[in-house]
Amino acid sequence: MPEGHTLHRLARLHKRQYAGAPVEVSSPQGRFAVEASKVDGQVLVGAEAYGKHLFHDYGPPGIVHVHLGLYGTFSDLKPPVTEPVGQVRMRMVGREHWTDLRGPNRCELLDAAQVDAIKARLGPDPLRRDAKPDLAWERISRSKVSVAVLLMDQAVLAGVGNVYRAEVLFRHGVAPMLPGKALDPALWKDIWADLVLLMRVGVRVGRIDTVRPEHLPKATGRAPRVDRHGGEVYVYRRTGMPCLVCGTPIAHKDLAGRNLYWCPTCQPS
DNA sequence: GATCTATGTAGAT
DNA sequence: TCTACCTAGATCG
Repeated sequence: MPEGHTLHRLARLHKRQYAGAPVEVSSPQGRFAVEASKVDGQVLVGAEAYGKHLFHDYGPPGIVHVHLGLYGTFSDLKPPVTEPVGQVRMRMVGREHWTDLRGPNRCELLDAAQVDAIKARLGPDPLRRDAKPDLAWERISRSKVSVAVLLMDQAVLAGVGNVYRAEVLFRHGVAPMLPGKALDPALWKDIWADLVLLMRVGVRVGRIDTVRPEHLPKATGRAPRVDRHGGEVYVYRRTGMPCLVCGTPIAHKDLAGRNLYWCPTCQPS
């Protein structure tokens, strides 16, 4: 369940639960076994997220880099530690907490230079204090590519995924297929500021909520929508359902292999 | 039990 | 633009 907010939330959680003490690291499944043995028993120095990438820093032995991909997950459990069930790529056991990582796209041990290289190819992350939104604008304002594709490009913006993309475009009335270069600079500033706001809420509550109070189904009388990703949203996975603002059926199409959702009335092209 | 789907990305074509 | 990959829960029959 991974957009940037999930990874930042995990970084915060892992720092709180494991940093400053030795961690038992293993790979019950075996695919990370050699690397796990190199950090097993080491003190976790820190954890941080950059976009959708998570880094566990063990000092000299190296940094564990995790990318969850589409369906990677970390559990969050307390002792007693139980036998692994299913495919557990990495298991971390601390004093008071333990976690199993399943289904990641990446789980590897890197050195500092390799971590820097990953960060260097990512655009600004709305959840990081050191983010420079102008770097994203430089790319967007010069591009013929649609804003919908640009927002998902991790080299342009880091951490935004399919849900935040659809929702932020809706909140600003932007047609998904608008070319980046046609986007108004002031509107871009608003979109960035909104991403910072929305994604911080996401880190805090652990789900993606984007609907303003006056548009919540409670207030409008429109049918509530419960999705397994758990958040309250305007358009994501609401194909054919009435727009929470104007009632128009939400549209859907496949764009570059990903599901795109928008309201044709609120986001006119 | 088989099939489908997903908040993602990299590499081949 | 396509395909492969990693996994589990939902849905289908």
